[in-house]
Amino acid sequence: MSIATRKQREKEEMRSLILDAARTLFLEKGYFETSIRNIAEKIEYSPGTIYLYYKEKDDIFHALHQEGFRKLIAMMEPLQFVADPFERLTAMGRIYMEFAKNNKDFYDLMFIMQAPMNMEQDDCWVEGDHALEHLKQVLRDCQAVGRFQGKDIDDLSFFIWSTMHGMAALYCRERCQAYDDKDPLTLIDNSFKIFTEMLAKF
Amino acid sequence: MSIATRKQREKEEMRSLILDAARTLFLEKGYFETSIRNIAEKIEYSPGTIYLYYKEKDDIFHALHQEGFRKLIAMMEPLQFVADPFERLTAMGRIYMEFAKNNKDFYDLMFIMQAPMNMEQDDCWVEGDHALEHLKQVLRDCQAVGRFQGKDIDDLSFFIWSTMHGMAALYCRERCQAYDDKDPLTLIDNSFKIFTEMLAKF
DNA sequence: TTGGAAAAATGAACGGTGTTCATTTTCTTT
DNA sequence: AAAGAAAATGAACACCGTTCATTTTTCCAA
Repeated sequence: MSIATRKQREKEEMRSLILDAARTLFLEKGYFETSIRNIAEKIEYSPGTIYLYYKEKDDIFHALHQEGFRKLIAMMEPLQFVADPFERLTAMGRIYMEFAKNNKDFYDLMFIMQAPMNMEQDDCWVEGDHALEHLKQVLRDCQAVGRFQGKDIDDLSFFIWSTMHGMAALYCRERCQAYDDKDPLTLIDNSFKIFTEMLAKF
Repeated sequence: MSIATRKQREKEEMRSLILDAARTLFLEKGYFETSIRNIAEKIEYSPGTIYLYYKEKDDIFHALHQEGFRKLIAMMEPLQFVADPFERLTAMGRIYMEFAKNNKDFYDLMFIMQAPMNMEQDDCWVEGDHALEHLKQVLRDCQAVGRFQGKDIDDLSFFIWSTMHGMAALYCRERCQAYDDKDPLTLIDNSFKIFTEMLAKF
């Protein structure tokens, strides 16, 4: 085990340490309310040190962005065991909503926040593209068994994604309080039920 | 015309002056990228002066928030001349999307941004509530002519709002680039067409 | 074991932010 | 014209992301 290897490992560990602290703080106080100095203090290093491991604050955002997508994709794993394409589609929606409900802040970070994402490399969106491709494939499978005939896959997937995202986004940004007496989560559940009913009839 | 009256008017004019500058800058560079100092410079006053007319930056946000809703509600006016309830519903959706497309930043401010909204008074959301009530009434009218039977109005309105908001939000926050070759605006149009088709069959 | 080079960490400094408030300027009234 | 009230000022405070000259630690060859 060479020194170089250890150095490598330590560098990786330090990146983890920073990311862990950042994640905790972001999920606690929000992205913009968390400063580099806050993160530095949490790990008991000076602010400057952070910049030896992440080029800028956006880089940390980026890392958590990827992490969120990996998490979401992992949750989608069991879908491969759902034989019926349409059932797979609805299950997918349920998982998506579950993710949004249980990981509000990750969801926010992934789909709502103004993506700073220095577009120098396009690896920002590979995970997102992967997830979207997943949806499109399920829709193609649905078409193969006679559903959604004649619909363009891009248009259809955008429509479905929009509906799911709309619920999640209104939830994340507290717009459900427009229905003051109703519980947001049941509102979402009922709304989702209407959606699947509608898709089934379509 | 008493002095007090003029004073009153001048105070109102100053608030307008600040709001106009703020609106221009917000729509130009975004809310967070616009500082009080920027606004002050634009109207050729010192930063401190702003605080004599608005308690804090969020207050200016709030004022524009209301302005946006008044704008949206004004655009909905012509709906009263659409006799058929379902046609009125789809027209409403078209207007909503048109508003979002043409007033990206207002839309963002009204529906996406983390609403700071010091909840001390609840007058923050009266315009929003008004707009939502509008949608609910159209849905009740639809039910009166036999559509959407047995569906809860809250659930239904939330579902429909979610879909519209989803498209608008993905558009505003540049998530349409997931469909790299497609034009976001046509993607929205096609998606909206699918939605109305589906609602019609429902 | 030690000396010097390389790597890592530091924290002061820069130019920005929202907000406050003692002070100055302007306007109004007597 | 003088006094009092209202309006405007801008320096100051405590924060922000980021940089970089300096210090500390680690490494390896002599």
